[in-house]
Amino acid sequence: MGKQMKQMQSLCYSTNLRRSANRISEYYNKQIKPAGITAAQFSLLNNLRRMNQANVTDWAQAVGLARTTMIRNIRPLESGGFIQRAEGHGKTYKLSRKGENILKKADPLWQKAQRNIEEFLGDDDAEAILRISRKLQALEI
Amino acid sequence: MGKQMKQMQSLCYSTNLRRSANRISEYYNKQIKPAGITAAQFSLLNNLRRMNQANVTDWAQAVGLARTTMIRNIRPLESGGFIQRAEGHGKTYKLSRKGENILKKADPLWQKAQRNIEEFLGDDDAEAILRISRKLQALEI
DNA sequence: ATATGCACAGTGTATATACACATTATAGAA
DNA sequence: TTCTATAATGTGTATATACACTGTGCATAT
Repeated sequence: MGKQMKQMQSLCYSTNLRRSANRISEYYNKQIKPAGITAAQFSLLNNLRRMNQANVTDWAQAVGLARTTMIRNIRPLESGGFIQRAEGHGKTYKLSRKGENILKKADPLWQKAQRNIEEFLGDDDAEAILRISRKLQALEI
Repeated sequence: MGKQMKQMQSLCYSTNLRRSANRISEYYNKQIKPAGITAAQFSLLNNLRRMNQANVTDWAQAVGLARTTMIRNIRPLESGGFIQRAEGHGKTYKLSRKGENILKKADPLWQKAQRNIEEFLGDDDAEAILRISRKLQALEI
């Protein structure tokens, strides 16, 4: 999706953030697609890499998703062979070799997308995204 | 979802916008729920109201969604009785009486959510959301 | 030893989103 | 009037997201 503005401007912060997320997800997805994963999956795998290994609850916690959402997100990652069960107490996951390789392949594509967006939005608005996101994660619901 | 920050901070603009959209959607959904619709549906119905009537293609265009997404979004709106087919050439929709009433009921709840978010984020960041969204809708994909 | 509670995992259901592909309607040309 | 090109609509499939509910296993209190 995404081109000609016959679009109505909304004042709703929720609507505008959803639209923004849709557009930018589309963009990152197209950039990262050659590596063989989606932008969201890239993010999940990156988090798992930083944690070395994790159970569903902690992983969901770390990426800011509902645990039950994480369970669904794990399925294509596992069936795609990007993650595997880790030995130890409880049910924990870790990156597979394939997962590590695909991260390596996706990383420069992500970097490029980041730079492009920074240039497109300008430093102030790019920073604003991170700041607003940080605030909203602390919003009491 | 949404509370305790055991969350990893990401630098990815896509990830951060998705997270932001998730959190704020949750918030608006909870606020608007007593009216009987979701925040996204409130936005769609509001757009349809402003257009008086529209076919799927134009409606999708106006709200910045893929046409095929709009088709799926229309289903619960139609089965819920919030919209109905409008007479005329082509397949067009308009608000039903029930749809108008539910908009009236949801509007003050939405207003309140808006004010709360404005206060929570501050004017600068609230404005930044609208500005960034406007920019991103024009992003060439 | 059993009961009870808590932490963790999973399913059913529903909305939201888009792409690739298929179908239908409609207007204009021959 | 029939053919055809274009616009409009719809489906299959897949990911992404969350809530309400269910199961399960372990630790502790009685």
